[in-house]
Amino acid sequence: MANLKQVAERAGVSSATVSRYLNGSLSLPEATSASIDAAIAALNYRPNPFARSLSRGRTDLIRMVVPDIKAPFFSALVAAVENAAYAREQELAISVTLNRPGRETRYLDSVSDRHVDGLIFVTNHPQVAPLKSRIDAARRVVLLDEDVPGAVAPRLFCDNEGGGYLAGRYLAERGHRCVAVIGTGDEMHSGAARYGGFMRAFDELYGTDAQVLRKAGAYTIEDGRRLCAEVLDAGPGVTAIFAMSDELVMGTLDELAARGLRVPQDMSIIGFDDILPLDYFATPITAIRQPVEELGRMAVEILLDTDWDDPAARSRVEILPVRLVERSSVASVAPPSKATDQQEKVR
Amino acid sequence: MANLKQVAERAGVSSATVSRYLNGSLSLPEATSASIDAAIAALNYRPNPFARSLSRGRTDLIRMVVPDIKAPFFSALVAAVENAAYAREQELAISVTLNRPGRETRYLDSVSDRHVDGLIFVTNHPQVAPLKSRIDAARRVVLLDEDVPGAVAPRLFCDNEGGGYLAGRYLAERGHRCVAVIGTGDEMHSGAARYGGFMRAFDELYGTDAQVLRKAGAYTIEDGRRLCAEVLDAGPGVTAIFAMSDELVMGTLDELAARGLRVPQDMSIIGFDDILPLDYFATPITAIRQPVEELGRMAVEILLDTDWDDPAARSRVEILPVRLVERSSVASVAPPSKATDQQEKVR
DNA sequence: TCTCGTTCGTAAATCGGTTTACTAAACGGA
DNA sequence: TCCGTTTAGTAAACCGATTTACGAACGAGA
Repeated sequence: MANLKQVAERAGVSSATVSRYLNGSLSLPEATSASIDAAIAALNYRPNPFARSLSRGRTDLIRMVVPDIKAPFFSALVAAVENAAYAREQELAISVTLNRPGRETRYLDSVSDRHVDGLIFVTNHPQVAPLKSRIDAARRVVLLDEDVPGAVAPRLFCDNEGGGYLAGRYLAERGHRCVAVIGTGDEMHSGAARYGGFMRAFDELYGTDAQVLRKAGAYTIEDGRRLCAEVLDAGPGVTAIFAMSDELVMGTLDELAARGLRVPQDMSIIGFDDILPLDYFATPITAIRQPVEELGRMAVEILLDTDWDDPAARSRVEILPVRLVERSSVASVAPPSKATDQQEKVR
Repeated sequence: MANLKQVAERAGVSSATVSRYLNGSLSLPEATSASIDAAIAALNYRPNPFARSLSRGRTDLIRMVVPDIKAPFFSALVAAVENAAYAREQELAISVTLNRPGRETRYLDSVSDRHVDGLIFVTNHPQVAPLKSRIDAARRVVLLDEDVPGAVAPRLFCDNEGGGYLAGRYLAERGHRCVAVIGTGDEMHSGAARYGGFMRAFDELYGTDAQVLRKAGAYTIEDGRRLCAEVLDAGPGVTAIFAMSDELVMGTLDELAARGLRVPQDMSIIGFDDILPLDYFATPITAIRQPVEELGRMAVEILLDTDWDDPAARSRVEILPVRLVERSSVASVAPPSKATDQQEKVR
């Protein structure tokens, strides 16, 4: 493989000339540039990216850190980021943490290393102390999808609160008054916001005249089963479940099926994420759709275009809208005798 | 950020000493090594990976090229490769081609660039001429999941032929004699092998006394719909469809649903890949399961452990077994009047 | 003819490591 | 005491670019 010097020799100029010509910091007469081009073509020259990174101090490599890549939401997010990174001519390194704290900090340090120009950081477990300070130290970190409280970094989320609200409103409007919410607890930004939005909707429609059972766990299929079981075991009143992720929806479906309960006749379900082909499920599942493509694109934009010396820019928070995709997993329940109460309240 | 020289100064030795100590090519007395360790800790030194790559001529970076990352099979494959790469302390760059030939060659060239140490190359479209020569030129390329005919590179596939055979056998044993196979045509290694295996099973059981309709397209949902429609439009006899990928299964389900046909009462289905949660589908889908985890692990192993100067090693072909996961999308059909024929044949 | 300003281009330092070849000092044995 | 062998370490070249600061040649205007 040819290097700059060989190209320069063949073209009869110095390597500095070739370098500057290639980088546009020098304009050359036709004859010279032609001979350089010819030499490059003849030797099939391509610059060594490591030498280039070394001298420029930039790598054109960004890293995306995700808890898992098989999970549909994350794989969609990775795809979106890859796409955006490609468009910006950035190399993308993917790193999976499986939520092991050691891996997260290790990857955060790779920014301080100058190993990568920046990080798109996605986590989905409650934060422990060291993370915040590592993020602060790394600079050039964009927090995507989930928050790390206290860290100084731009953030990009979907409208979790609004999504929760849409879900709550949708259930409440269809007469569900005794419902369950399964997802993460308040230790997670997303869980807190989705629950908060959900409750806002219920409060609006029913005030205190409703029952919302909340069960908290992780965004996994297993916890979907477990939390759904807890809900069912808690008593017979619940008519609908808001499951905060695709995985939780799957787990919930498992548990319902195991007990012979039908969706939506025996139990209504509304989900969140909507990456899986919920259309194809036994009962197509109504869910809040995350704007994955936009999240990915915007994360890359923020990473590359933020002025990292500007404190305001570094604490920017961006919220992207979600929408409800209606399918057929939510039934309307006959309004209970107290329905008039509700109407009075609305007035 | 500190560099080697600063560490060396603080430790009172030369930078060569520190470098060699760190790389184990020099053993030092306790006192010296302690002072180096102290300097490293004090300055929070971490080697610059680009300088290191530049001088060593290795990058410890491998690239995985996939057509798409959202598709369930590929995202599972990427996850498996990431996992294996992490275990081998290799950085992983993910590149998505969307089957654009320009991107594929570009990434292949990144091996010749010394940009990455090697490539795990996954494609899923019929090959055009330039690819083979680029692969040959790149060396250090592992072909995963799909073949590029003629290229000199180690290959790693699942047992497509065996999987096709399992599917064919399963349908045939349940009395299906008039079936359809939808997938890629013979221009793709996987499509040819799966179809071949399928036909082998049918030939074994039925000889010429069966009808297999083959429709070819890409591994996409849309083509699943289209090919299924073609099958249905071709006439009423078909009782089962072998769909060669998760996407084709989805498309098939779409088309069947659109026509009000039930699975498996009106049409049996058997799939391939089995990455999607087929358990959760309206009718849980029986499918051939690909050994994704093993494929990923082994691809990394081959990439890193192959002796690239050994022609035999470079033309190695590895086939991993598949298995059939039985669910409930295949019905048994009442043996037609000619069932005796079959028995005669078997004898 | 003598500046002055372009145009065209180069030498050399630098980025931060690795590695080869070599040496100074200490040590051990005769 | 002298020589050979370890031990402990270093100087310097090198990987392949970028970039700063500078200079030669040339044409134009006075």
